[in-house]
Amino acid sequence: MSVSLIFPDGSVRAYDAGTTGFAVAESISKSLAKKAVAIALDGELRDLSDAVTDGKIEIVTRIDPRALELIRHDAAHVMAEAVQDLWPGTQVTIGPVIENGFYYDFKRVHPDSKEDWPFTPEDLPKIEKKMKEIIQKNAAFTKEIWTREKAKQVFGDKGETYKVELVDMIPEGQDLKIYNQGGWFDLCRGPHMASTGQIGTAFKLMKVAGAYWRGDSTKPMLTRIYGTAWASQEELDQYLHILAEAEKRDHRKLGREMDLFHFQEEGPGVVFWHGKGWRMFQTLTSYMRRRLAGTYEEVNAPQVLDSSLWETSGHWGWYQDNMFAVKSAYAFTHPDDEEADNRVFALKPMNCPGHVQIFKHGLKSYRELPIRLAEFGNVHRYEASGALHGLMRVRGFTQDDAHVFCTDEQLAAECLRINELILSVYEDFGFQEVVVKLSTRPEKRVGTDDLWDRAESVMTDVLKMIEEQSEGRIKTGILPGEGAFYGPKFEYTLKDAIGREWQCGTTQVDFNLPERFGAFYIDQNSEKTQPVMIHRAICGSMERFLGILIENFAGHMPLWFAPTQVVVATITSDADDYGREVAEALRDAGLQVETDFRNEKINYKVREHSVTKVPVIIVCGRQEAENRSVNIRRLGSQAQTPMSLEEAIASLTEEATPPDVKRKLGARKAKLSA
RNA sequence: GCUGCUAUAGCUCAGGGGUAGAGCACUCCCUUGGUAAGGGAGAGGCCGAGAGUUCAAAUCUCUCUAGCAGCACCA
Repeated sequence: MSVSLIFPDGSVRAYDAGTTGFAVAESISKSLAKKAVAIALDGELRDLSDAVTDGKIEIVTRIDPRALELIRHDAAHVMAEAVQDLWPGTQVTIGPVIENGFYYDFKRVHPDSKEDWPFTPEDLPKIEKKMKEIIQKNAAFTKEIWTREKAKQVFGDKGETYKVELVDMIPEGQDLKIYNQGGWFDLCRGPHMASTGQIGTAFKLMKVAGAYWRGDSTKPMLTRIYGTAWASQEELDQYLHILAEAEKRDHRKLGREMDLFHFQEEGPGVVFWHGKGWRMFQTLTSYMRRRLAGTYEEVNAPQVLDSSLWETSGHWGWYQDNMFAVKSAYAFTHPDDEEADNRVFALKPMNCPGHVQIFKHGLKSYRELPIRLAEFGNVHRYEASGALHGLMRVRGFTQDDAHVFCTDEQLAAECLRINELILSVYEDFGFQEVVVKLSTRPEKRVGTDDLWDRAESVMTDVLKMIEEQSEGRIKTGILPGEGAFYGPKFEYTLKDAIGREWQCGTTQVDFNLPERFGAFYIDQNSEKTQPVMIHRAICGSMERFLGILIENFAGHMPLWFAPTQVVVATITSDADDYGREVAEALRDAGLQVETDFRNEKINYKVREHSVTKVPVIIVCGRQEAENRSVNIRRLGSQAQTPMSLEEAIASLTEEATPPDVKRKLGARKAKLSA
């Protein structure tokens, strides 16, 4: 019996059955065998000690990008060994590879008190040191296959109850692999490199955090230690540098520096928008309004409604934990006064019930459909305190919400129309990489299977069309079982300037609300018919979208979006009159302009306005005043560009024109010249 | 909500059982200076809230609140 292997260069060689990957590498060259950390059989990573099988083989060395996963995984094992070496009795649980690194979850119990003893950041250097010792020893990774009984016995005897639980979770028929590294062993799917020394030294333990056993909040809390690991020190350094960069563009920090908004203790999760921040908010709202004009009808539904309405909508039942309820203050302070108005009202957590009320008001004909109601709806949700995060996760926020009431037949066209709008909006903000995912029926749901079948089939078709229309630019996917209980949905995820992904837009079909509220229209046959209701949001939350924009641009907003577009700064007071004239002219042209005539040096002024991220500083001195010019300095550049005042006005107003307006102007021009 | 950490001036932070500190920002004065911090003076804090220990608490202990990281949840 022999095994036939195809090498990357196309050559084919035969080996005896049972030959290991390492032996194959050795047969090519001693030095390759020395560098090898794993093999890939038909693209799948395997241990060097595994016997090869027919197919394509690649010898994976440490510099292969695929080796990174192994380096990280091996590092996780070494970390677990280090921890158990330092604190015997600590239980190890799971330790997978994640983006940029790895983690391992531990259960440490204090030897004296027998109580939970979570790790602290001070423990990390000790663990790192021990890891380096283990790596230095360069023990080989060896693999054994155990029976379930043996594994449970051995881990049980060691007091590793979590590992025993893991053994039980491995499906029957799947090999139970134990990897040993110089005496320390762990249950693991593998593969691993040949020895611990191949991990190298480009790793760092980053932080500790609590994490639930198996991600379940009803299960015990473990301590998770996060680490990062790379093939080389340079890559590690670069990664740490990127982390520092991300910290610099944190919207909470920039919000303070740019004087956009603040939070304070009395209002957890609600935003105090300052002048400049609110200007940005308004710019976004105005932009969205222009995009809706002609298609949607903007409405406004009440903030506070009797709980009975929320009972009808179902929110009072399934969403209660996330809702704020209010009573009159008198009813609160006089609980014994029977005369008091004790009605309970809820702050709306969603806009849909309000829009259904508006739809229901007055008989609707099929001729009127689709009816598209939009609202910049201010909603409140009682979010878990630990979930709050700057503008990204708040308790009071504004959704750019809309609900489309249409017929079954109109559903696909409406979804496509919404898709077009969403993608176009994202593109205007420079987000090119968008992923659209279809979430299908969850286990707990309302509506008949027939209804779901129809909706999912329509949406699957739409998803295909979205992908085709984008010519490959938009990636799509399906999340089985992730749909809302009331209907399937599309989720739009965009990628920002430093590669982070954000879920913003959503299109959701709703079988539930029209039914619950008894919404209907009169069809061609004069019959009452239930409309299909579509929820959709583009930004999702205006607050969050602004947070994303701030981080995406690192505070350096495009001119059309900057709250203060230009600062006119004078060098000496001689130029103040001319500076005033320049500022006035720019304001007349529609720009947001501030002036800085303070008795300060130009260096100081430039620094201050650079720190607050003003995109354009116009410097006026005696020279400019004399020849009626301006000197422009752009944020992020040291260059000085002199030009005439008229030129400056023309170029800045052009640049400050929002992209959608520019598009329309361009289209009109093209039409006129045609 | 859970685990861990944190809370001192508008901001960034030092200090620490015995009357509260720095830099920047702020106010005033001097300076009119050509592209990222000119000089001087002044003002500003019940050291997150409440309770306890103590002759004495910003400092030690507990409770609460808020924030940070992660988990869970999610726009």
